[in-house]
Amino acid sequence: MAVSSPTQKHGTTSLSIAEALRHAILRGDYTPGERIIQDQLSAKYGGSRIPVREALRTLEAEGLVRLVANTGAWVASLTASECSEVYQTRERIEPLLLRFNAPEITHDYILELEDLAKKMERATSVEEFLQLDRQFHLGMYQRVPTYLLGELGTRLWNTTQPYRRAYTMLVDTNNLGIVHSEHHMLVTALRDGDLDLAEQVVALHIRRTRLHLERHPEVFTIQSHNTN
Amino acid sequence: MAVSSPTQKHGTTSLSIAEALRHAILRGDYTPGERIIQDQLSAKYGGSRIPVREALRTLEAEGLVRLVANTGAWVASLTASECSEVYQTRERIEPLLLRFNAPEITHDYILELEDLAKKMERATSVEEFLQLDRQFHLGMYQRVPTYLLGELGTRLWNTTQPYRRAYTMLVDTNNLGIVHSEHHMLVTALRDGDLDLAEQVVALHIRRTRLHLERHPEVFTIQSHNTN
DNA sequence: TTATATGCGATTGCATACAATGTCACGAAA
DNA sequence: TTTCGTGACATTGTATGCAATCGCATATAA
Repeated sequence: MAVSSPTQKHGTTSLSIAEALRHAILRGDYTPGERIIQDQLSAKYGGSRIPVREALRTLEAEGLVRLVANTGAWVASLTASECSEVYQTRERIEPLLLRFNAPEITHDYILELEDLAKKMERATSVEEFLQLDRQFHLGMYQRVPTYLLGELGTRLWNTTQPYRRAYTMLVDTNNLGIVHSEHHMLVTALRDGDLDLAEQVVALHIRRTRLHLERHPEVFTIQSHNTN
Repeated sequence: MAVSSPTQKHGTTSLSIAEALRHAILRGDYTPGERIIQDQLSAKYGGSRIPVREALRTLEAEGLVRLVANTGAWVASLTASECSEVYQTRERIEPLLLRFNAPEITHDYILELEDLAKKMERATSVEEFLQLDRQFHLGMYQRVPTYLLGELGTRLWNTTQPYRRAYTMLVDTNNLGIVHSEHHMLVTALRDGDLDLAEQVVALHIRRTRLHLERHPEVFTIQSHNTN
């Protein structure tokens, strides 16, 4: 409902709803497993239920929402082993993504990466750390337009976002020494033009995080009551 | 439109449209780049345009359809370099997928694989070969349920289907000697329980096909007139 | 108490109708 | 002839309304 603002153009409603809901989920406004009611989204983001439904389909495809026919929609939630699978997929995909982008990771951009790595060390809040971490990694993967790899990388990153947040809160921003070391190792490898090493560092970075996560199953119980 | 058959149940229209259209595209009923009109799908598969639109969203997410707001939908088409990217992604993903499924690739199933490999050698038509090839590879990846890897593998396989078809017709079913050798090598590695070797054979199999495809850019010009 | 039916409210699925946008043919001007 | 408007038509986008389905509370029986 909510008489859509008159400047709203035809063909953008479902897109803007998808964008808003995606952002809200990644921001943590919804908890994994939370039920989504179409009418409520209509009311909150504007438009009728038709564009809401299309937005939900889009987000389902991105792995952020789960749809069940005749029943409803839920914010996606991962079990520990599902999350592990996503991380193992990242271990294989992100090195390739790095290789695709390597030609455009210029000296100037490496300086930006170094800057981000330093800012992360000084980050005072979990949210700030998460945002910088995302910018550091995903930014590196978007130097060059790709057909599906970039999108895939973003998807893998997005679906694990709630657990990365929970995990980061768990270990506390002070105990992220290894993470920072790995970031700097990656920057160094890139500066040296050693792509093979850079690929390995990325893979190890992901692998180590996965192994840590696997030791903290409590991260995956934060979900709301009715996960179904 | 098309007074839906009374046995049709609520909540299945968009699903069945998606299924039918996906099948039609993979079957080659549509050529890459062909325009899709919502009304025509309504008429052909039943239902109004609403479930058709939802089906199109689903197929877009699977990479089989391209949607442009306010403009329309087209059957996805790949450029040579986009196809190469998909194959490079497969090189990284399918070995992992094989590893996930390994525990359920039993001796009995290995016999099935061997049987499929032999049938492929005797295949008399391109369509028969394609179907067996798909069964051989994708079947192997669906022994175990996964969260996203299986779906991803299927997607990568589906989006390249038209070009695999064109390429197979190009080289002719007689000159597929190397392909058959690689299939048998894979079966042997699996029988020996040598997973590392099996992973390598899969990767090489995909890599070699990619290099062949890259030498035949004419395969990517089969698309319909208005690719835009 | 526990298990099983039953009905109502909440919610989703879809057809219809209309609004907005894009496309293309046609014609006028350069 | 070519270029640039201009209009009508084809097609897509979304709101509304109703039908189908589900889930839960209540009632009933064991």
